[in-house]
Amino acid sequence: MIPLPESFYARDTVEVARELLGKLLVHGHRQGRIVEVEAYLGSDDLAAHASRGVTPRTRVIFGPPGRAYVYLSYGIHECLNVVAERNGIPGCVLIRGLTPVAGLTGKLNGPGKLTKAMDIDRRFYGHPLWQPPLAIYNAPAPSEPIHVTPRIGISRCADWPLRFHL
DNA sequence: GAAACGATTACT
DNA sequence: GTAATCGTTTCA
Repeated sequence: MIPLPESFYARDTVEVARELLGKLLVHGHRQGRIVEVEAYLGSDDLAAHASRGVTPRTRVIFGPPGRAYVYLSYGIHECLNVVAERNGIPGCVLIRGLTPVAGLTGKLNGPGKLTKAMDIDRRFYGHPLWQPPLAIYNAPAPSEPIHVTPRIGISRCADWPLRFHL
């Protein structure tokens, strides 16, 4: 099993989001299968943090792909994103749901729960995702059909079909 | 320097 | 339906 290379992420954000479904998210001995993601684009996507330009928080979204973008939501929850598109182009994929593979228990539905169960926090801001202890590994394409629905929990551009799950 | 807001979750 | 809670962003 090999980690996904930087080139995997250097593509269209929506394409990366679809391809991430079924892949393996690993932190130490904890492993989970990615079953739910959302795509966030750049300047045209008013729901994306990157839409208002580069800030200290969002600068990694504009940087090289395959990096982790971890941010604090509502002052309470950490959320894990993966940067897509090549260097200089904004775009990221929010990991919303996992199914346990090893070292995890119960359902991991919701980005806040997910990061808490995986023990992921802002230490990993900008971390390359092909490098242990936090990495995403390749896996066979999912046999389940991919469902496409509007994104959840946002107010602007809430009807864009950028949420993908199995 | 001060004020408002949010890619959420859990509880009433 | 709404409170909890705080870093980031926006405005003066």
